[in-house]
Order: sequence, then structure tokens, then C-alpha cells
Amino acid sequence: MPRSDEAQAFFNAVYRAVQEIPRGKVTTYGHIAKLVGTPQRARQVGICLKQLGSSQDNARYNSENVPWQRVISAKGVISPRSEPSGAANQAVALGHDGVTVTIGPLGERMVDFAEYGWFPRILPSEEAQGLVPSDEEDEGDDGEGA
DNA sequence: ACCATGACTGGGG
DNA sequence: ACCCCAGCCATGG
Repeated sequence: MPRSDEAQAFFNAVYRAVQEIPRGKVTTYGHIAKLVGTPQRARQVGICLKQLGSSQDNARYNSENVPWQRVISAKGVISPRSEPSGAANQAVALGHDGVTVTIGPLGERMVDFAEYGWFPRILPSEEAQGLVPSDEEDEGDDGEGA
């Protein structure tokens, strides 16, 4: 577990944000970092998910109630890790979510953001609670289409 | 206490 | 378009 209370707060914020990713959708480590207010700490988001244990550990946040599989790299690829089966497990879990994972030329497991990407500016829960400062500004944000 | 190692990323070469 | 690199900072030796 993290050393400081500050770090603990960051971990919890990340877990809560990840819990808001809808089933059948994915987002990036970097986007979660932005959602919790620390855009430079995408790497630490990865550390948070790595720390998730099973529900048997009596931890408030665990691999059962936090959909860790819905977070992938900004390249649209399931991040490889020391344990190769880890990425494979994530692909299986995503498949269970109804997300199609394709295999790239180098064996990378990739997900199409155009179809499965979830990138809100703020957390839906905050919006529902009216915690969002007033922000009625519009600009041509996205406009892609496959 | 110091150093190396990552579930990362955007920018430069 | 691909590779490299400086920030990032929790963990483990």
C-alpha cells in the first residue's frame, strides 16, 4: 500500500474514476490521470491498478469491484507487463465485457478507440452531483467518425 | 538512504 | 511512421 495519505487519496480517486468506465468501453491511463486532476501521472495510474488485490483481501477496492481491464495505453494497445499472462487475462476480461480485441502484426492486443473509447471531460458522478463548477463552454471538440 | 524498475505519455529526432 | 527520452513516483533490493 502507499506510504502517505496523499498517495492513498490519489489511489482511491483513481479507483473511483475507473469504476465509472461503462461496461463495453475502454479509456487510457492518461485520461484517468486527467480525470483525477493529475494529468502527468499516467504511470502512477498503472501502478494503482497493479496494486489491486482480490476481494478476499478485504480491501475496499479490489480486482472484483474495479474494472481494471477497461484501462489501456494511449496507443490503443493492452499494455504488456512482466507477467505475459496479464495482458492475455485483460484481453479475456474485455471480451467478457463485449469488447473486441484484435491482434496486431507484432502480437499486440489492440482495441479500437473509435468504437470503444470513453473520454469524458469530467466524471459522470460529479456531474450528477452538481459538483462541476459551471462550465458551459462549447467548441468543436470531437468530430471524428471512424 | 540510494538506485533501478515499471499496467504511461507527449514531443523530438 | 517508428524510436528514443525526459518527467513521473510507488516499490523493492
